[in-house]
Amino acid sequence: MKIVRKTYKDQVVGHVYQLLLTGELGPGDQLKENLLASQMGISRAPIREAMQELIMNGLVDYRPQVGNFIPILSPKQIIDSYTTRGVLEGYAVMETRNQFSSAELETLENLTAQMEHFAEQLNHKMVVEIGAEFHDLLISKNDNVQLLEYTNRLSLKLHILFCRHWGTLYSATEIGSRHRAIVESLRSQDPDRIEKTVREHYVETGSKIAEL
Amino acid sequence: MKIVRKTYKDQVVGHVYQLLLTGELGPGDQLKENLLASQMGISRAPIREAMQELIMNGLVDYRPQVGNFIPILSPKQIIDSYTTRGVLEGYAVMETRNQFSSAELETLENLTAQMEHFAEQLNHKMVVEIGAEFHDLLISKNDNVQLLEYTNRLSLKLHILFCRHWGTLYSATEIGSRHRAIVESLRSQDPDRIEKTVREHYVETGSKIAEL
DNA sequence: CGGCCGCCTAATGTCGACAATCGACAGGCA
DNA sequence: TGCCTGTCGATTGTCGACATTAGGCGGCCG
Repeated sequence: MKIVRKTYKDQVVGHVYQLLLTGELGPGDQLKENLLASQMGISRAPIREAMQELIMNGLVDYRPQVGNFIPILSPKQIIDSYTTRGVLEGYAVMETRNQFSSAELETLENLTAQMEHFAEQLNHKMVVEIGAEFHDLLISKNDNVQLLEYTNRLSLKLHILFCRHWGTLYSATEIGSRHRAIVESLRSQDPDRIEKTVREHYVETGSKIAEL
Repeated sequence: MKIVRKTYKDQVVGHVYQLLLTGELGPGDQLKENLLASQMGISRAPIREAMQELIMNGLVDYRPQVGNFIPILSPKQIIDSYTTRGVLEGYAVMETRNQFSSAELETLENLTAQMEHFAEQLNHKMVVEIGAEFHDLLISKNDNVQLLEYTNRLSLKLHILFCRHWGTLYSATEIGSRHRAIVESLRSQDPDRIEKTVREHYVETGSKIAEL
């Protein structure tokens, strides 16, 4: 087991992230340092340092001398974030297109089937979980640390957006065809097609969320 | 005139950035909070918050309970950073390819000529400055806030890398042809060619710096 | 003589208090 | 009545001190 150092700051980041996922904190809400500090039983210093990280990840909106707020994202900002993720992941997958074994391609198809399965049961939590696994495997071949850094950070932001609307986005068959399209593009080994498919995958979701 | 609030944290970020640019701080050096605080005549709190921002921008390497250090980037990490910038900017330019007026294309060629000019005079500071102007104009048409956010952050990191080696990278004619290739691809209006050209532009520079 | 163990120092991590600033509200003036 | 202005409360920005920990140094033991 990997030992990870958990400084208060990291715990605060995790705590706020959970608040965002569960919906206890919604767009427009203010994060008051005193309140968070007393709730967690610590002082404001680690809170403020955690804020810096959340701000840089786009999870919190900072207004000098006023406070930290949960961002109210405009439709365009939502699409922008998804598009950027698509650009990054599309390149990452395209670059490593010939490193996927047929077993791994089958795993991807397996995960797709599982997503369809859970979607039919309206088990959205599992759909999201398997979906994350799918995309993790997709980019697992790439070792561009800078690109992965940005991709992972965007994941957090998009994950929150997605969870705010899960269940209302895609039907089971749509989920299936959307992900199968990616696997098929991978099988084709056509770099341009792969990159375009992954991009479109994200832009489409971004647009859907944006128009809600 | 735009009034900008300058909190201590922001000033610290700027200060450290300057130290990095001037080379007063080099790879491997430790940033001691006490030292910085006393040098700037402030307490450690704003210093630590500034560190968070620098860490997230990849300008500082954080080791828990040990300290903050200027990163020693491996050749691969350097290439990764440049590649990522190329992917982002390549997409940004490609997407806005039909929004450039012929006057603006001429401006780009003008800037290219100026770069050649200053490069011949070994005026590297101006080459970098005009180069920044060139790329600013290139991505100025794009309004994807998320993509611009990441692009700008990477700029800081790459700028430092570039300034550590200026003068040893390209000859005047190379600078000219490298940038002219971008303008020509823009003129062609071929999306794939534009994106590929900009990508290659960055990957090439990354590789050059990496092998020094 | 070499390796292991415990102390010590110097750095980071955290705290509670004070200062500065913004936004809201109430009061006064035209 | 409507707008401007001064005050007030709440929240962020900053500070100096204390707690904690990593890594180096010296001594002890085999």
